[in-house]
Amino acid sequence: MVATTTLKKISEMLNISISTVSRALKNHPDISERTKQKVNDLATMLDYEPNPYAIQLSSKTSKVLGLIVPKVSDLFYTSFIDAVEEESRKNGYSLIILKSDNDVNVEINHVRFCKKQRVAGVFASVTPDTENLEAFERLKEVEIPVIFYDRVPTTEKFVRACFDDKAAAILAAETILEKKKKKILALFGDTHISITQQRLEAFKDVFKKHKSTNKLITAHTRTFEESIAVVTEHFNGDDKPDTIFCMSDEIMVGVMKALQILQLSVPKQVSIITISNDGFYPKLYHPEITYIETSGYKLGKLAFEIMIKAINGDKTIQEYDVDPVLVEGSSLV
Amino acid sequence: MVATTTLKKISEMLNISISTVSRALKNHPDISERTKQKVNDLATMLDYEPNPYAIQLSSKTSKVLGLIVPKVSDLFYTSFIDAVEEESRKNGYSLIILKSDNDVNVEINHVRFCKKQRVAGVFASVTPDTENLEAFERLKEVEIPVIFYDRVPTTEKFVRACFDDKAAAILAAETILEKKKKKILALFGDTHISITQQRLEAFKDVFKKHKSTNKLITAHTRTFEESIAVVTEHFNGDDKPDTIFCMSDEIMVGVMKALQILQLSVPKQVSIITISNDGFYPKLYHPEITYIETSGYKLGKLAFEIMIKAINGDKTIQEYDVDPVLVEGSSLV
DNA sequence: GTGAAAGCGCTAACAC
DNA sequence: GTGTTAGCGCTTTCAC
Repeated sequence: MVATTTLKKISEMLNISISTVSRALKNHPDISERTKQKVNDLATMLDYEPNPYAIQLSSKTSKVLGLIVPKVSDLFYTSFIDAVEEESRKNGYSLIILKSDNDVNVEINHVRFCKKQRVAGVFASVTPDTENLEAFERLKEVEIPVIFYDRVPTTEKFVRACFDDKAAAILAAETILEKKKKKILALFGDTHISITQQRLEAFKDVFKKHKSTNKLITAHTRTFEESIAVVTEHFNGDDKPDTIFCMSDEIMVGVMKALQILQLSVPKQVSIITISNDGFYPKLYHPEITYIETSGYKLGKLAFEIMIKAINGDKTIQEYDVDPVLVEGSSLV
Repeated sequence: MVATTTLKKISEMLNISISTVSRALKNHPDISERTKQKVNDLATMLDYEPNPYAIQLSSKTSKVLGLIVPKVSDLFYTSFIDAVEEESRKNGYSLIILKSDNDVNVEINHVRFCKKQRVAGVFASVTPDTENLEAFERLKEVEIPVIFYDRVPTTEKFVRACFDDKAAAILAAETILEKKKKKILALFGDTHISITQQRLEAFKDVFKKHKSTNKLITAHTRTFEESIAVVTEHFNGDDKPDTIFCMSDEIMVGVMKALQILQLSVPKQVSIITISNDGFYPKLYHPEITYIETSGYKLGKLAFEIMIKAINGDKTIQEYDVDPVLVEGSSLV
C-alpha cells in the first residue's frame, strides 16, 4: 500500500494536534479561521481522504446499504436497482448488490453478511421459497432496518414497499370489461408467489362482481416456453379467446411469440393487455401493447425514501404501495 | 447499537488474552487444541462475527470490489453484473455497484470513491465521453487494480476485457456473403464509441476484400426511434435492401418494430442478422433472429478471473477477448 | 503455547 | 481555541 495522507500526518506537518485537524476539517465552530484555512489548504494539497473504515470503527455508523435481489438480469429488478443506486449516491451511501438466485440458503447468507458488515440498512425481495424470516429478525435486533420490496413476505412485522397488485389487476380487468370482451384467457405466473395470488384473486373478483356473460379462463405459466404452449393450445381449440391478459412482461413476450407463430394479428384477431414494468416490452411491438404500468424505478425511489426514514429512527411498520397506471396502446379494442 | 460479541469479550469470559483468542479462531498452529476448542465453542455460541472494518483498518486489505457501469437497466450490463456478482460471492468479496449514467463527472466521482473506500479492485466500462484517465491512474498509483470491460479506453496502459468486436463483425459479414445477399443495410451505433468503430471497420473490410457485387449501405442510429426512421426511409425508396445487419440488440429491436409497421415479413422480404448479448432478444421473434453472440455473462466471468490475478500481483497489462459465436435462427436465408 | 503492547485512522469526552 | 486521552476491534511483533 502506498502512503496515504492521514490526520496524523497533517497534524505533524502543521505542528498542531490531531483533534484540531479533525475539527478544522469538519468546520467546527471552536476552531479559528486561520487554523481552518491552513488545515484545509494542506488537506486539499495532500489530497486527504478520510478512511471510511476508521470512521465506521470509531463512530459505529456505516454508509453502506445492502440490496438483496433474486436476479439482476431482469428488467424489473434492474430498474429498481437503477433508482436505488441513484438515491444512494445522492445521499452519500454506497450500495452492495447481493443476488440470491432464488436460493433460500444464499439469501440467508446474504442477510448474515449484511449483519456482519454492519450495513446501515437492507432492501430485500425474497425468493419464492422464503418462509423462515429468522435471519431478517436478527437484523432488526441489531437495529439494522429492513425494507422488503416487490416480493414481500406475508407478515406485519416488517416494512414493505410493493405495487398495489390488486389495484393493477382490477384496473386490467375493468379495462377489459369496458371493451365488452367475451372470452378472456388470463395468464398468471408461479402460484407460490404472493404477487400472483393477489393479482389472480383481484382479477377474478372483478369478473365475478360484474356477473358478466364473458368466459374467463385462467392459467399459470412459469417459463417462456410454457406461455407459448398454453396460448397455442387455446387457439388450436374451437372456442378461441378474443382477449389475452398477461400478468407480467415475461408472460407477455411469450404470448406474443406464440401469436407470431400462429400468425394471429393483434388486435384484429385477438386483443392483448398486460401488466408491465415501465412499458419497455409493450413498446417493442406494433401495434403497441396496452399495459398497466408498475414501475420498478418508482418503487425503488419509494423504497429508498422509506429506508432513510427508518435509518433516522422511524419505527412505523406498514405497507407502502405504488399505484398502477393504465397506458393505452392499440392492442385492445 | 446492540452489544456485539468481540474478541475482547470472549477473552474476558475465558480469562485468556485477546491475541490467543484471535489466533485460536484462525487455527494458528501455536495454540493448543484445548484452547482452540474452548474458544471456538464460545465463539459460535455467542455468534461471533469479526468486524470487517477493524480488519480492514489493521490489516489494510479490503474485500470489496467496485463496479462502475454506465447503466444498470441494460441487458448486457445486467448479465455482466450477474456474472461478477456470482464470482465475487464465491470468492468472499462484496460488490459495490456504481452507475455513471454516461456522465463523465459522475464517473470520476465513482473512481475517487473507490480510492477513498480502498476497494480491492475496480471494474469499469467508460462513458462515450471519457478521455481523461487521470482518476484511473491515481487508482493504479495506490495499487488498486483496474479492469476495463466492454467499453474500454484506447490505451495500452490498462488491462481490458472485451469482446472481439472485429471478429464478431467479420463473422456477421461473412455469414451474409455466404447467403449471396445483394443489398445490405448495416446499422451501427454511436460513432464515438470504440466498439462501433471496430465493428464498422471490420465489417466494411470484409465486403471490400471480397470485391463483391453487393451494395453495402451503412448508417448510424442512437435511439430506438432513429432505428425505426432509418429502416422506414430505406424501404420507402426504390432500391430496397434484402438484408439488414444490426450492430446490437438495441438496434435490432428498433429494426423489427419498423418491419412490423411496414408489414414486411422476415426472411421472405428481408433477411436479418444481428450481434446480440446472450441471444435473449433474438428469441422473442418468430422466426428467431440469426445472431452473433457476445455474452455479457462470459465477459463477466473473464473479467473476474483477470481481477483475481491482478489482486494477486500479476502486473501483465493486456487485452483479453471473448470470442463471438454464430447462432443460426431463421431470419437469414 | 500464551500474553503484553503498539498501532491501524479516526471520534469524542474532558481538560486547560 | 486547542490539546490530551481513551477507545473502536482487530493484527502483529516481540517477549517469556
